[in-house]
Amino acid sequence: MSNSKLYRGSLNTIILKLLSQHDKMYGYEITQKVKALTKGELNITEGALYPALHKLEAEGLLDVEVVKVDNRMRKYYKLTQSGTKETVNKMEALADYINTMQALLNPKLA
Amino acid sequence: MSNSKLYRGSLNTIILKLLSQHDKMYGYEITQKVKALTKGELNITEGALYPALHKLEAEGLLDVEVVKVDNRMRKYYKLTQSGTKETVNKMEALADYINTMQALLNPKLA
DNA sequence: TTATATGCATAAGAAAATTATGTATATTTG
DNA sequence: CAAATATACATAATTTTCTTATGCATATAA
Repeated sequence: MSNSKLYRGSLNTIILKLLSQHDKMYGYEITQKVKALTKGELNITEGALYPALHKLEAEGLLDVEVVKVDNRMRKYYKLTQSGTKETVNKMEALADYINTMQALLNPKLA
Repeated sequence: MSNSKLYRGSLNTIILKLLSQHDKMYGYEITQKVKALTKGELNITEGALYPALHKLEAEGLLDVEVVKVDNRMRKYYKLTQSGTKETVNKMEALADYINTMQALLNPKLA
């Protein structure tokens, strides 16, 4: 994913937010989009991504639609209603995380 | 630690930065300082903290000094030279993380 | 005197990632 | 044309990091 361990725990947030911006995406597309947006800094590995997508689906946050394109399979994921709600929660949690880390590491500003 | 999974991977960064600000600290002190600075949002559990401290020591980033105060043991930790270097790296990694997450989640600003 | 606070430690288990494979088709390159 | 790369999914074994539970010991507050 990255040489920095800070990204551990961020994958679901990233997936959900991307899907809130793009209506539907498939796994490989997500890896490429993340790589492009982060200029190569973040590379989502398949071993992390696919289990995460399956779990989000099992939790009812994502819906799947299987499509065949150029004779190759694609599984398009999109947010469910509760997936949309959870995305809002995750974004709030991220804002809180950043604030908290700043309070912790720059106590002068507190 | 927190209800949010985003903190996974942040513990070493927090420990090192606190030690860069306080010269020396002992484990229990770290848990209380973090709780105070984050107004209760972040509670470092002992099961996470002590193994982390031991590992940082084994890696040569921390030195230990055992002291008895009021008949109770305290293990004071302080940064070694390479611990100080690693703290700089961790802080850069945190700044990168925040920038990258913002690029990822607010692509309009990119 | 009993609960809470201080102070350390470790073990069992869960969660989330890495690394390594595996399968299959399409396209680019030498 | 053959070989490498890109596209596209998946899972298993292992590692890392955390939670939860437990244990020991002393001091202080209720």
